Amino acid sequence: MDKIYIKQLLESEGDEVKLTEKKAAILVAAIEIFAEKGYAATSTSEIAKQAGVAEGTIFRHYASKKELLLAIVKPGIMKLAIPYFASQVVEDVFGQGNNSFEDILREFIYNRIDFAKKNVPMIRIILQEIAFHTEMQQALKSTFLSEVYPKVEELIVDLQQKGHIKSVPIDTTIRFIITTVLGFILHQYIFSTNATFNEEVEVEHVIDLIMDGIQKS
Amino acid sequence: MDKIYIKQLLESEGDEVKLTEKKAAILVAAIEIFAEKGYAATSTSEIAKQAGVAEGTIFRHYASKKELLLAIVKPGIMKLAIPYFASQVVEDVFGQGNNSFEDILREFIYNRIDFAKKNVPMIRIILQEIAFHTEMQQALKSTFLSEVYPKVEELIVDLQQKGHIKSVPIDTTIRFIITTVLGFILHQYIFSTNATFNEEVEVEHVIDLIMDGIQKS
Amino acid sequence: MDKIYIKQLLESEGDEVKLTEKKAAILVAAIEIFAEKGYAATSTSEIAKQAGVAEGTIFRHYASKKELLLAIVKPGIMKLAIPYFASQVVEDVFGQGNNSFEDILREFIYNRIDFAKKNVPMIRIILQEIAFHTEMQQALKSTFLSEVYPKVEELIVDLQQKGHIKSVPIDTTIRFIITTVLGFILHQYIFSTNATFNEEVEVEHVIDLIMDGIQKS
Amino acid sequence: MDKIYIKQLLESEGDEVKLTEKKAAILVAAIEIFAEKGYAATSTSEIAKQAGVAEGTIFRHYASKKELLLAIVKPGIMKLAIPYFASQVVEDVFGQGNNSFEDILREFIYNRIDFAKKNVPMIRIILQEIAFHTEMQQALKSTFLSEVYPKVEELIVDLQQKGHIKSVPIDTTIRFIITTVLGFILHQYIFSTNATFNEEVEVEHVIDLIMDGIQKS
DNA sequence: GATGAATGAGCATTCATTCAT
DNA sequence: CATGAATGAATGCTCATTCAT
Repeated sequence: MDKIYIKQLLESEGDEVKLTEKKAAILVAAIEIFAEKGYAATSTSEIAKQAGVAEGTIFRHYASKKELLLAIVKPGIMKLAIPYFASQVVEDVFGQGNNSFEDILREFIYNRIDFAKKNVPMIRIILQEIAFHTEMQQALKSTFLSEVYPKVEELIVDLQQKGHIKSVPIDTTIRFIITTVLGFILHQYIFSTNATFNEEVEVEHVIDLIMDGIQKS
Repeated sequence: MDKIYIKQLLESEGDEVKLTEKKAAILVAAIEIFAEKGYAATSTSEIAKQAGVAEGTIFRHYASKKELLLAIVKPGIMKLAIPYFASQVVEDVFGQGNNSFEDILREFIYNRIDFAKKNVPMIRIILQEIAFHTEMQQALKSTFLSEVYPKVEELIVDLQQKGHIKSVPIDTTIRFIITTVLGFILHQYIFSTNATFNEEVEVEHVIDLIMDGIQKS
Repeated sequence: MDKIYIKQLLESEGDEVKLTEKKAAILVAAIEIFAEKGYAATSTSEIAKQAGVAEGTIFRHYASKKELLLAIVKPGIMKLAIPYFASQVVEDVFGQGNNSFEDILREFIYNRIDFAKKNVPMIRIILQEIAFHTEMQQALKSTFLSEVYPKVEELIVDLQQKGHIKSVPIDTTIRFIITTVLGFILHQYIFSTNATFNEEVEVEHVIDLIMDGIQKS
Repeated sequence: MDKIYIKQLLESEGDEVKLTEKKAAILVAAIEIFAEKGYAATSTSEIAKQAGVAEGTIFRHYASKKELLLAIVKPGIMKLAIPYFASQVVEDVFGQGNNSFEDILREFIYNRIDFAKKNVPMIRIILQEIAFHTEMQQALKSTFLSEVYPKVEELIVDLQQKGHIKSVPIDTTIRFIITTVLGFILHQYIFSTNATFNEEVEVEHVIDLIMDGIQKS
């Protein structure tokens, strides 16, 4: 099961990938252990053992332990920062009132829930390691600033001009939406273990809280 | 400056502390380096050098590297989870309408901002390490559940019964408030470096978004 | 250019050689890198890369890294120990007074200078590795003792009997001549890099010092 | 026995040394194995085992394997390049004819023989490693050029002006003397293993060859 | 209490060599 | 013939921890 998503990750690198069996095994093992113990506390021998390969094999495929981390994390950062639909759907909805913004928000939330469910360990790794690796920070920042922010900004400015939402500064609005959605998803899908909850109902609550928060009263 | 807060931290351990000079130096050094490089990537020799003590001295005061981490982080977790006012102020406000809830919220936010400003490195350490250390998770969870949650729950139930705020599930409401405040604080005080911003205005925006989000329309 | 001398080397192995292109490339690369970094500090992967072949290919042609060294060094040792002319010219000169010994010496020196100029890296390898490899030491020793020493001994004994040179022990005389010539050549052609010097004049000085040293006064 | 000379070496560092027992053991072991197998082919674990210490202990005393090599070799280079008497005796002999030059030469040879006998392994290491380590080359070069060359040059110029020795270029004369002495010593004391020979007689032959080589006929 | 030398297990990485293709 | 993925032992070095002083 994991292998499927691994392959997806790699496919996104060049859109057509032949994953060596061993390379995939290393990647799968590394993702699992990095997520569980953290990058610095994981030894390459542990990864090798779990992947069922010799330790030297890791370094045939990845020049260093750090490069292995980046191979996992870089495509993940892009997929994390760029909601799949962001580049496609948003344009369609312009000019259709705040009702359709709620629909965008709903689609966004479900899209991110879907992504989170499929990439729990990788998201954990990103959250845990991004503080220590400048490359990761820059990748996230630049991806977000070039791919995501401009479109969301455009949308929000449009909604504000039409008087549908409050004239709170754009960054504040965006941060409000993102932290609310992120808080929900991280809490519900990444960190919690138990959680028998009604997903649909909870999502509607989140949407409601956000929409009422930003709407003009 | 750092030293002052270090001493505060330790004082909170037993409310009367004699900090050996060396012990304090170790603590200060450890906090700084743990925050910067992460627990696993920090060596005790590095801490010793920065603290200006011999490596053996660390182990005279703390049985292991991990215990040093916990000595830093445990009092921090309590101070993080229990807003200073939680145990004191909340009671006063009961029965006074949603207007005063806004005041509680405001006080809560400023209190946490103040705490964040004074404890940036320690908060960083907690955020980065809590994923890997069960003790920390349990400490946070039990502190929150015993000290914070019941009081906040009581307050929110009260507000809901009076019809001031939506009948969204309590946990959802709490998570909404916390993630919004936390998102603001982490973004503004813990992670960002630049940030010339008008604190007062931004706080009012956050309050506004939250209040409108949870209020009955 | 290097390749030419490589081929010469190999030809001397069996006097008729078909050098595979790849085999020659490996040899050329190995000579260069061994000379520069030393045998032990050179990796087969480095040789393979520089030779433009796969790492496995090296081991198809040479059973081990050490055998590759010996393949380079053994023919070199013979060519180093046996001055080309030694087997041919010496006889011609017997019985003709010390004047002609000076000519033999001159020819010997120019012959070795020529050899040195063409085989700088290989000579370096021999000098650096002979201390560690018994096979090399024995090859040098037995080649010298069987091919060179007897003829030189014969010549010197003859000169001594004729009263042309001092009755210093033969080994001492030989060592004196060899170290003086070797010292000149190593210093001038193998180790030094700059060296704008008048070769002809310097050679005559060396000859002069040797001749006066050994001649009866 | 070895330990004595080790201590001498270190004493020369600061003229008063407290050699830790372990540090000396590491040094002794490293000298022996480096001399036997070469620096690159010697592992730190081997040194540790032979020295009877833990491998980590090596790195407590020497930051790296290379620094251990240099700790051995640097004082050795100075002692090798600067004959003890060079700085003291030479002046005394000026102006006393070529007879006394023979005495200087004799003293020089015995002094170097003495040094060679006591430092066989270290001299081996220097000879074997100097080709690969720029630091060593520079140390030898600068020591020789600043401490030895000027004095010898002065002496030879003086002898030439008095008409005692040939007007061969100074560098050629120096190289001739050094290679002859070095060839003798390396052959007799550093490389050969057997060698029952009459030292005194052999030395006089060497002196004779050199003196006759350089003297005006 | 404080030191810092000593430890030895463990680390990331390299290496010569093998072998299926 | 040639390849290059795979190996696993070995390497130089670091680490948390101990302990005699």
